[in-house]
Amino acid sequence: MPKRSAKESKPLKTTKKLKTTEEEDNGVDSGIDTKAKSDLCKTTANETNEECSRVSSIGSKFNKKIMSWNVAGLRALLKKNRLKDFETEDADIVCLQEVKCQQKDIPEEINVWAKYKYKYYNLGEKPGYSGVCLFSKEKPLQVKNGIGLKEHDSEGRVITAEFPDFYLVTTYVPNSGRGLVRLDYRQKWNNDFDEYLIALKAKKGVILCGDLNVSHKEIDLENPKTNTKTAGFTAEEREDFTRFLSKGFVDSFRHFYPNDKKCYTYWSYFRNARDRDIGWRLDYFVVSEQLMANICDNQIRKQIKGSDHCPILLYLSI
Amino acid sequence: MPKRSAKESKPLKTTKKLKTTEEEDNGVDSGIDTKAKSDLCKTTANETNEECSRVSSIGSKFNKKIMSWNVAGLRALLKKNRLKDFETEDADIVCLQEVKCQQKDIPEEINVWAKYKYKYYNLGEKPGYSGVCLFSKEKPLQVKNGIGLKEHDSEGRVITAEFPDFYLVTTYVPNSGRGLVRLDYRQKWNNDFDEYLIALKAKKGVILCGDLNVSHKEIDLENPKTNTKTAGFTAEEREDFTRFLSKGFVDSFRHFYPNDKKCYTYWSYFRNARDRDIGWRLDYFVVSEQLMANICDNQIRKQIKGSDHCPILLYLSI
DNA sequence: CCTGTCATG
DNA sequence: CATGTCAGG
Repeated sequence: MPKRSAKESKPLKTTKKLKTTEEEDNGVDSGIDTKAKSDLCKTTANETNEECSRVSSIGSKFNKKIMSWNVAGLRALLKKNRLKDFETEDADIVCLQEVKCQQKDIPEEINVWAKYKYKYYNLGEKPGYSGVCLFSKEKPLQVKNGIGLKEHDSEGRVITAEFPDFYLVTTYVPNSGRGLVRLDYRQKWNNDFDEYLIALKAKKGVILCGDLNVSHKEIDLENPKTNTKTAGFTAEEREDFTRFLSKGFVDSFRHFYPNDKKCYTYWSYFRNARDRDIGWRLDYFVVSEQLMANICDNQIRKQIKGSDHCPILLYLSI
Repeated sequence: MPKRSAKESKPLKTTKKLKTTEEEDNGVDSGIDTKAKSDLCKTTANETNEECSRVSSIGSKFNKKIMSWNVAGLRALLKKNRLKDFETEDADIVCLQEVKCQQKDIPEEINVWAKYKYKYYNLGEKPGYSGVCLFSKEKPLQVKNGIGLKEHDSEGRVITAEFPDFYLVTTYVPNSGRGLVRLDYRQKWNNDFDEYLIALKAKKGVILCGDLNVSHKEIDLENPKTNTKTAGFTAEEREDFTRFLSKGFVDSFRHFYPNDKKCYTYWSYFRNARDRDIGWRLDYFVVSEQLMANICDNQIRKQIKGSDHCPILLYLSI
């Protein structure tokens, strides 16, 4: 399997001042020409009622499906009648980020949801902020919230579920904020979280999924030139991610689709960014190298609405 | 003209504990039997496209119309396309309470509204809280915000406009709050505001309009028995109002309709109170005695939606 | 823009 | 229940 390259195009120096709101970014038309259709995101299988037809590198068809979705408020999602999208996908494991509620606020439809017998939550302390959960048909061997560091474990950002053949870690990585007010903390998080994942990988294959709040390369967002000082595309965040991958992890989407453009998973609510497809790829399935042989595909469900992020899917043969 | 009686039925002592939310009150069915139709509120003239046909006590037809409406958020009202109601009524003067915005937030439709050339605002300091305004076709001789006491003049509650034949005072009286947390302040307000109005009346006839945040008698709300400890129907607020009227002011609505029931101007948003007509009369035109000979009618526009209060109208011959 | 929170009524 | 506010993204 191909090794990930740590080489990347450095962001251009720009004299533009630091942006304080997203409004300035997402409305700007990209200067990039529309490329050949064959290079565009082709991973929206369910739009055509097609399921994953790829096989893993060892030739086997998928037998397990994991879904990850930053829902930007679980209650709002359900009010918009979006539970049906989960039913359609019928993933074996569902990981949600930014559920933005406390245990008592989890909608009853979720509590009584029979498809996923095993439900786990890490909802954090601050009401209406962050929060992740993991739903599984199969019972995990073990489930743990956080990464074992008090400094990072109060905001409901990580759940680790151990399965027979892999660890599944779902996360909502701290946003560096407007004016990058939280970039320092984000880099501390990056260091500590990397260590946690590397230690895990020493024991068993690791699948990391969720909103990593970084677009890795210029190809991963619509307006790379104007966003080098915007949270999610700073040199610091990108380099941290490159360094992490170099420790033995694979951005599974780029592994399968190295040159596909406009494969976004997030669009700002501002200025109709989604309709115009002015987006970012912020959501990932990152897989430890030892497990890549078992991965069949990674798909992006651009057509599923209800949040400013769309769901992503991992197909495994395991 | 008839003198207002200061006699009133004292609220019954009850062992019920203090209510902390309105929810407990407005859903409870009233024990009062439905009375003969002739006793019900008949002042919704515009429902049948009827204008005021009454004449003043000196026999003249109206030639001036004043509207008062607690709009519970001016921006929200306009979003609901309610500007047309003002056009239909075509009052000479419009007084609004609880506009809940600052000058910069006043919708442009209001700023460019040609019907009312003269527009005055007292919007207070706290964003999104309280705030009153007064629109007039005719230019007032003089306009003043507040009552001249620092303690009471920071919340945007009073505008006084002097016209040739009367002072028009519009107000949003402080709510005593859940658990009556602000009843003490309310009583201080009542005292100081009364003094202000009495001094004004010594100079010229006075019309006071707006949300007085009190239902005077049992007839003025649906559930008098269960609301004696609720803001707006405490013995304190009712007695203060009785005392004020005894100083030479007339509740003009009750003057014309002494026995009409269900003449409400406010319905809680809770529990469909408005559909079930579980309401309160909180909005008034109070007129100084010397001016009552010029008053033709006072009508309540129960059918006009868009706020938890409805508009009220005063017809004058002056 | 859109989610949550909170205060106020 | 429905206005506003504010933080967060």
